[in-house]
Amino acid sequence: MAGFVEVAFSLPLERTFTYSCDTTPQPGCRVIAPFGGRSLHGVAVATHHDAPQGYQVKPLERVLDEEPLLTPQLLELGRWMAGMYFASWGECLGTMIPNAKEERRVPSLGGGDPEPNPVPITPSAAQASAIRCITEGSSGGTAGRYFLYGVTGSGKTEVFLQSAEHILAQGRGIIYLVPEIALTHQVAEMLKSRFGDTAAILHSRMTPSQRLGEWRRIRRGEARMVIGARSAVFAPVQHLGLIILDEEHEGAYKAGDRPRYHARQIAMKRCSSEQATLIMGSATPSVEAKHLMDTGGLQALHLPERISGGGMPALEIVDMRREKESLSQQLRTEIQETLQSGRQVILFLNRRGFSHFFHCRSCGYEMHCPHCSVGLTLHKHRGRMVCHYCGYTTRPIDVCPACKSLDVGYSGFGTEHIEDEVRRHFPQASIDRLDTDSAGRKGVVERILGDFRSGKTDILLGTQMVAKGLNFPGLHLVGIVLADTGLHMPDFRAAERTFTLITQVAGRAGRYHPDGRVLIQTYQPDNPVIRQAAAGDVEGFYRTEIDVRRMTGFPPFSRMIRLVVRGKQEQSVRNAADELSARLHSGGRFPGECMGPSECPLGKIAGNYRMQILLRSRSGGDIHTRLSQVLPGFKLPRGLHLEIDVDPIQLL
DNA sequence: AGCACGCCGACT
DNA sequence: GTCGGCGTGCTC
Repeated sequence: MAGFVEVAFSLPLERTFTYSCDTTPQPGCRVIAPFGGRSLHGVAVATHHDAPQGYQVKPLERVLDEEPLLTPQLLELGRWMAGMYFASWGECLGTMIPNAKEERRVPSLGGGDPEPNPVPITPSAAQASAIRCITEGSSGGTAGRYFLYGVTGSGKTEVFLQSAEHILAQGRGIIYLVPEIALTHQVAEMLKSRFGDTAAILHSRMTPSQRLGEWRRIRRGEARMVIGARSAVFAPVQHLGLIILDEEHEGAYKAGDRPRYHARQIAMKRCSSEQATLIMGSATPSVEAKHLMDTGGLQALHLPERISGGGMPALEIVDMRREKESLSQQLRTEIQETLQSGRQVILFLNRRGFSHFFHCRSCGYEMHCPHCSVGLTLHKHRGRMVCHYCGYTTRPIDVCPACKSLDVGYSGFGTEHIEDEVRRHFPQASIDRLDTDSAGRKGVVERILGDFRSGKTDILLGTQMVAKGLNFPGLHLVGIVLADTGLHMPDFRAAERTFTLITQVAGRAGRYHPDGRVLIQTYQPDNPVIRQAAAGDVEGFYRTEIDVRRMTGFPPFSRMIRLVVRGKQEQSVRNAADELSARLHSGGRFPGECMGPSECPLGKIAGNYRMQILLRSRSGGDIHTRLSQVLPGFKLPRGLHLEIDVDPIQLL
């Protein structure tokens, strides 16, 4: 039993380290080992009978699992991921595992049982054909990749459920991914009422020990269904048969810190190596997914109409160029009418705070965060100017610090400003606001959404958070306060995001009421993206956007890698970025394009200067290879950091 | 990534 | 004379 074990640590080190042990843990177990004078958590990745040569091994401190937490397939997935995203094996394994010290029971989902609904709804013709396609495809040896492409309310969920049922009947497991933590519980309730079986839940707001508890249940086969956010794609499901990726277009599937993996890419890899079926779904697929459908890499399953009857709500563009307030005359009138008919309003705005920029009308001075290159936002309720990137706050000012003029003001408007304006116009209405400011403590989001669903709230206003996959029976009117917001972002996905946002928000209205209304306020009423979104011309949008991407050579017609050098000292950041660029160019002509180094669109965040290099090529393989040749010999001076983002979704 | 060891400036 | 800056090197 005594022997040697190879351990991978969650450190940016390519190597593994070998330890001696009395009882050799199986690969996939977590261990604690002495490492350079401290003791670290790591993962056993291999075992050996003989002592390694050339150095003195140390004994393992502790083995944390009796049974391996990670399956051999997950260990292998971690290795693939390391190569794919330029991280170490150990870092990737560390990202998968919930790092808990002790196990605790997960609090059971509170409340009374949802009404049991074991009887499958009789599917529509389109649903039936989609289900047939998926289940027939997955009964043979070849598991497919499908995209359920249909508007909100077209019945994607029922197709997911019946496909899941088919997989469960084969004795295989399921992972159901959702972009938002808030959605996990909804889906869990639904699965429970349908299958009786309890699903495991995984997301980042659970404590590590709760997550570990769920991992163990999954690993032991006690839970065969897993519902979770991004990282649940790593759940140690036995005999994985199906991964469902709902709301495929959501940016939340991309991890923000290293390794910067994309759950969709991991899901594709996992499904192909474990012979599982992949079903993605959205009313607004990412341009990449749409292109894959068009070119046959992904089987599109169309769900064209709404189950409950009723078309999409009427979308109308409101030209803001002649309006004096941030709520147009038309929007105010329609809010009034909606309230009088006893129905509800959502006002959607993509910006927190009271107003955007402070600026001086005499000299044009703008107030910026001293640590970041972004304007400060006034949060009136807190009485502070706030930086949305680093959280820096300062006292609002009434005199221009540059020219001492008193003619200063705040332009642009945020959720707080809208809230004030709404309260002024509709003093009798009950109004709630939902954004990351008001949703500080946990449970607040659920309370606010619950109040709206039950009709306690008349008008709900907020940011992205109100637009996500939530269905409200009493909702009649949706106002998009300013649709142009993302359009000027220095990012090739700006049009896609704007389109998706409008279409998704629109889908919320009139889900239960065919006469639902959506007003799109904009300063660019003739912008083609906004017009296509307003017209519900989804196919038209993809056609033009895919053409644009083809002409400009952006994804899906290329792959990109974004490199960011970050540090406190501007000059050393610049030097390091130049050095990296020089090394990328050495060793033969650069394959594809190497753009920069240039200052990032947000050149400074939290006191860190940021320079970026963008790599781009048709296939992606060549730039990936070149980068992996250059990186081992490239050492950054202390205090500098290199972020590597493979297939970036944001270029800020 | 940490945390050692190691060699040059302003302080009890 | 020491405390402490952060450069380079290693961790089984």
